[in-house]
Amino acid sequence: MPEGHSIHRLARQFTSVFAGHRLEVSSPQGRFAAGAARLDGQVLTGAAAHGKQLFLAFGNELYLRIHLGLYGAFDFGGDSTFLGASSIGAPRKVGEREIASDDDGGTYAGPPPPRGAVRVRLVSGHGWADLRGPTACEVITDAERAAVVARLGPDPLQDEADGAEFVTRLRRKGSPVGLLLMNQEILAGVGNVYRAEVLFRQRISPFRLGRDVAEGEAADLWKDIASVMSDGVAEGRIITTLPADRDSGAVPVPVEEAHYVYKRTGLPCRRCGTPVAGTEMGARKLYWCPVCQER
DNA sequence: GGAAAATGATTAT
DNA sequence: TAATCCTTTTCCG
Repeated sequence: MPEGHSIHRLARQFTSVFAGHRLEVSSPQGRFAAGAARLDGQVLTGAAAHGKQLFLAFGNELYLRIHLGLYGAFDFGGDSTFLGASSIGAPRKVGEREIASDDDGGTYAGPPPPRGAVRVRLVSGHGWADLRGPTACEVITDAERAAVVARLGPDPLQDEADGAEFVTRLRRKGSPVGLLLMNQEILAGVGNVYRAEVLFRQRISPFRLGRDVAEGEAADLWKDIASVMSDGVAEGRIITTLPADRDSGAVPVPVEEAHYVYKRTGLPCRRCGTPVAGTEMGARKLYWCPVCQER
């Protein structure tokens, strides 16, 4: 997916282009027709992200809860007041950047005919948003929204100060850190790219047990996650390598230099040259350097 | 034109 | 651990 940084960008985008506007809500695909009818014609009052959960608030006190899952994505379009990216969600290639929106110079004449399986379409007087492939898309009450959030661990992009809570939750467990970072009850927002990259940056083996991570190490881990994910929010893509570890000083980071270990099985570690190892953990691909992350 | 893969998560066995 | 859900794009023949 789209890891937490993408969802926070979506919340920001929805707030800036739709908040305060009355929306037409529909489900061109049909699978969300009943839910769309409950929101159609309401004003969008706000948008917020917690981890990978996106909540759109409407004037009738209902929320649209969206989880993009592994390949959900939003497409946007509209007039010149409708700024921001034209697509946020599942990337198609490693290191892919969001697509910048086209400047169609005020020729906006409404949304295009839906293409593919559009679960939800939101339309204001200035622009539109299409959602495809989400794992969750449902209308819920505020109490239900609160219940969803209550089940999640702290979100480093929301409350960077909640590090102590993360440290406690992580060190309570006897399972491998590589698994724990993917567990949204330990912290919310990290996915498969950030888990591999952050463990490399902190030189922690993904196989080390949560309870064997020292308190200081866990605190540093949290800080690094918050830092690198904030960069992701600012950049619109995941970049985890330090400039010193990248070959060229060219301003746009080449895709192949954006990561330390993610999807680099067999390639030399950028720090020590040892071939990057790959296996499966938690039914997802795991990458690490067996030397830099010995324990 | 078909399979595989993808930055997830839940449920069942 | 395995099966299942959701959709698009890429790669291979």
